[in-house]
Amino acid sequence: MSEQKISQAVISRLPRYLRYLGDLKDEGVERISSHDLSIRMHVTASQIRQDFNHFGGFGQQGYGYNVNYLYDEIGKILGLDHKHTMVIIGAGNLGQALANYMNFERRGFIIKGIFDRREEVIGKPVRNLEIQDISKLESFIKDNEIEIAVLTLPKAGATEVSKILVGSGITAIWNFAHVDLELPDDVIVENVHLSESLMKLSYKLNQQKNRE
Amino acid sequence: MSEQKISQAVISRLPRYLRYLGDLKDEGVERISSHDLSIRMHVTASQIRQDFNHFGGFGQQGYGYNVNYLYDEIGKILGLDHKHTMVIIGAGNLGQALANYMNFERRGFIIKGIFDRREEVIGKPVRNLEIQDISKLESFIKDNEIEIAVLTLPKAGATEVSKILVGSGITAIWNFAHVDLELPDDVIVENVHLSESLMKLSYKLNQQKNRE
DNA sequence: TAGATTGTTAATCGATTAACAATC
DNA sequence: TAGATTGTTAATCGATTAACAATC
Repeated sequence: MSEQKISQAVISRLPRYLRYLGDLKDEGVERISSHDLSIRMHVTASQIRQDFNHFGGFGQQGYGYNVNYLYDEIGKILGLDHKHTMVIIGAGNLGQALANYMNFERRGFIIKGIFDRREEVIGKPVRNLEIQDISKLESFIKDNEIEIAVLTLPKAGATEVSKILVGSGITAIWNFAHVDLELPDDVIVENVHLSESLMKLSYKLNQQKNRE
Repeated sequence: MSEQKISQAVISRLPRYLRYLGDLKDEGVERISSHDLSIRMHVTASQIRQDFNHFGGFGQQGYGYNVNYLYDEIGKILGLDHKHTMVIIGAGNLGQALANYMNFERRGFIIKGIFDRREEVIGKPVRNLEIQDISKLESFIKDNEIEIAVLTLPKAGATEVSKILVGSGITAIWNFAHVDLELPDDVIVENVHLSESLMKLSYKLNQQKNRE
């Protein structure tokens, strides 16, 4: 379906399209033109059509796009038509917050285990799971065919654990630790650096102050 | 200092530069050339020099960049030389996780209050604070000169609260709710859409599967 | 002074926008 | 058929990379 390399910029926009299409579905809207969608989303209609055409035409001339169909197709592109297995590594506040976040489950991201190295939290219940000792991580990943590891632990720990993960054949890492992991090319990484996001906010704050 | 409009792409890279410079400081490195930094960071030396030159030259021909000086300057650009006051709105798992995250405090982002609408959590302690009733939010922001509101509550609540925030003269919103807030131009927003990040991960996962 | 490396201009590349023919 | 709107090509814009003169 997707032959040529699709740019990061396009991919980054897909989840947002999906969200707006979900809203349209909820409103009972059956069809939408790129023009009307562009007004809602504050982007150009041209960009919308270009983006969708990277994956083959989803629309119909003179009609526009069928909301349900387009929603499903974008979902498929994003791999949301499959279930994905995850483990959370680092059962601190953030790890537990993610474990308890229901919406991931609803999208097919199933949390199969939660791990920590700190003895005092091992055995503690989190949602329907029990925090496990990190020493069991490697075999757990293999036995349960875990695809995604979520790293919610401090910098140093993250680097260390990432080596174990690679050894146990993990496919992807969702990294919340404030470090760039050095991994083999076939391991997928997606970083969420919260402090970088906050610094961007701070930059804009500073800009505004200087303007005054 | 920064006259012309600086592109979003450049700004997004600044926190990462800061991080690497911090690491260099910790290693006791005094000076670094754009070339050596480019190798560490896996970017081009050209880009590094271009980026820094948006803010005026920080380097010296034949020498490179002084690590400490550059670190401080980028910190200033990002507004990290000032303290910033924050409130967290939504005392769920994520809100509490952020409240407990010490590193923000260390960077000068001070959490002054945490709010929720749910009666059963009001009064509960979080770190050194007590969860307050959201009805007190507006006066609290005004009385304590709060700059940043962190939104860690569900979609619907976020939209509603954002109106209160605008009314109370908030400067910036760090939005974790999965919705695009419609705000006046002078209110700064920085979004963290975790589910979009996870979908990007999922996309890459899907790509790899299709390749096999 | 010679060598190194920046600051900056010019060239290239890629992404966005505009335009319009194709077609429902 | 006429009108609407896509799919797609072409034009523009902006960001990245390369090159090199300036200078420490």
